[in-house]
Amino acid sequence: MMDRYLVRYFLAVIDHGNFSKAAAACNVAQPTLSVGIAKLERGFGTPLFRRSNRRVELTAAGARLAAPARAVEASFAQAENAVRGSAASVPLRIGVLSTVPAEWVEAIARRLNDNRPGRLEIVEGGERALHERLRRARLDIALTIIHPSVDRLESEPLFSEGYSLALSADHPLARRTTIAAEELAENAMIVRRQCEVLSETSRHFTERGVRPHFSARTNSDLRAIGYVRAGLGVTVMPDCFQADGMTRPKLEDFHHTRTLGLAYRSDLDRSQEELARSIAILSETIDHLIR
Amino acid sequence: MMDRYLVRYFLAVIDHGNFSKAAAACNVAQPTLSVGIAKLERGFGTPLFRRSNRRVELTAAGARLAAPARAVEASFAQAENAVRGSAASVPLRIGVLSTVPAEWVEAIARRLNDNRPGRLEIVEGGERALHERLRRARLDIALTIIHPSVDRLESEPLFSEGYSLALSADHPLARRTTIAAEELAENAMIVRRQCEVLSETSRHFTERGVRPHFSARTNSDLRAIGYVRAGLGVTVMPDCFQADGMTRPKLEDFHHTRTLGLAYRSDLDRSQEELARSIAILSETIDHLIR
DNA sequence: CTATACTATAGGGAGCGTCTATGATGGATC
DNA sequence: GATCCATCATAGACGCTCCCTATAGTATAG
Repeated sequence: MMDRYLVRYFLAVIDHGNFSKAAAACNVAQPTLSVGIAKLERGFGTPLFRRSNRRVELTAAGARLAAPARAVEASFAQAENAVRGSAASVPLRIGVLSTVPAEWVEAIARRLNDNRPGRLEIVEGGERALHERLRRARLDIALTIIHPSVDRLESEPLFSEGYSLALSADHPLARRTTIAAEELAENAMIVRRQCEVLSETSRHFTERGVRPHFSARTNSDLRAIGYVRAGLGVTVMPDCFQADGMTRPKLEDFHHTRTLGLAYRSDLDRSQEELARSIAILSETIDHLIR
Repeated sequence: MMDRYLVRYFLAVIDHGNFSKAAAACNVAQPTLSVGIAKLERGFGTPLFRRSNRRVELTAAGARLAAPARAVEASFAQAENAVRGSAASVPLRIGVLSTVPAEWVEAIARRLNDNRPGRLEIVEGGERALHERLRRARLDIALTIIHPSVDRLESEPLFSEGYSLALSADHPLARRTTIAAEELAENAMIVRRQCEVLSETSRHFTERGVRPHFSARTNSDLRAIGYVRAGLGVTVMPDCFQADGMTRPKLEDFHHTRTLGLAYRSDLDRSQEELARSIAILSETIDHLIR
């Protein structure tokens, strides 16, 4: 019946010159695309490509189909744009957990801007604030901590990580992989006030008889990192924070973890499809960042 | 993803003004179409139709989609025509069994001509001749007798029928539903030379001691019917022949049947899709004729 | 208030699009 | 000329989703 996906396969083969690359471009396996083209050819009763082992070239019938096939794809694109029309002015609102590295947020913003039409709004906030905004439909997607409890939101976990110490690179214990709380008794500490495990951290130290004094309290991870590198003190942060001049040894017996992922409403008035694409972009970006 | 079938559903709703008729036009059940439109609306994140119980009307977004959607369908049609281009000059060759009523052939020819682009060739012939032509790829489809044996051809049975007598409406036995061979001893008979069960018929009579004389021999069913109505004699024909001035009582204990259907090659160089459409048209036409 | 016409929802079944694994083919290389 | 590499085709299994029937919900008409 010459369905849309077949048109895409066909155009991909033309554009990439062979089946394998075309398949990759369509996000399908090579045999899938092979079958797809065969189906088109069966449908039309005539070959569309002349296959040689070196390259694939259009037959006469294929050449006649090429331009109209592009017209098909173009008309689809036009139709999809037409209906968005008004909706395009509604910005996509992304919430990002405050305790996500600034570079990550930057990368996310760049990728979304480049690969998606329409305006973008980024909101930072703590876990609870983001959750609340989502619940009230003030956000479309949030990159935040995902809990097993399903609290009425869709969610897609992306990765889990622990928390570890942040030490200046010239700290005496900087090269150690694991450090016990007791060894840090003499160190000043920097308080990241927005930290999700702040109370757990403080309990961890007090339970081991360590009562450090606090050299700084800040809401900004960037500043906290600055303080650490300046030798002002040590702190505990999610593993994903990395910077030159700073090492990240484990804090012994501190096993808290967080799972970051995307949370979103499924009952949105916004386009499901746009949402899905944005989610895909986000998740791909993060995948790329954590490796 | 806004697939092609969804575009068709959408346009059908616009054209028919309600979901139920649109579904019928698309050959799907109403819930199917309902879900399809819902899927489009979910995909776009906005309603396309305003439903009232009396009619459905386009929303603003739906109205924006309407024209581009038609463009999509048009571009598909154009693409499909483009690739046929050369193939369109090859006529579709239909074989029709000689013992199929002339009105049927006429109806078939008309339907195919109206609903299908390209030239048409109709060949009449006996069962064996048609089969031979099919085998040699001199025919695309044949409306003929289908046997359970699968002799390398695809086939689609359409209906089975028996054979019965054909009597002039003013024949003394015309109102009877069943007549025994013996009762026809004094009648003249018309020989339809092309009849598939000619030898079985003649044996049926001779075995019962009836040796009628033959008032006419013809290859034309139309003429045979004319002779019957003129009172020249009686004959045996497939049940499907019906005409004013002629009745069709059963011949007692004559239980032969034939199954008419479509036979075709599956390994054709011709377009599978065109073939499938032609077969669908044919089978629909016959369905309509036999009721 | 019943009857009618229409759309939405639920749940099961089947077709087909997709996958992985494997085969087949032909050009390049030593 | 044997081997390797790149390419497309085929086979069989899996799983998604399109489609169905049955049913509910809702508004208009008589």
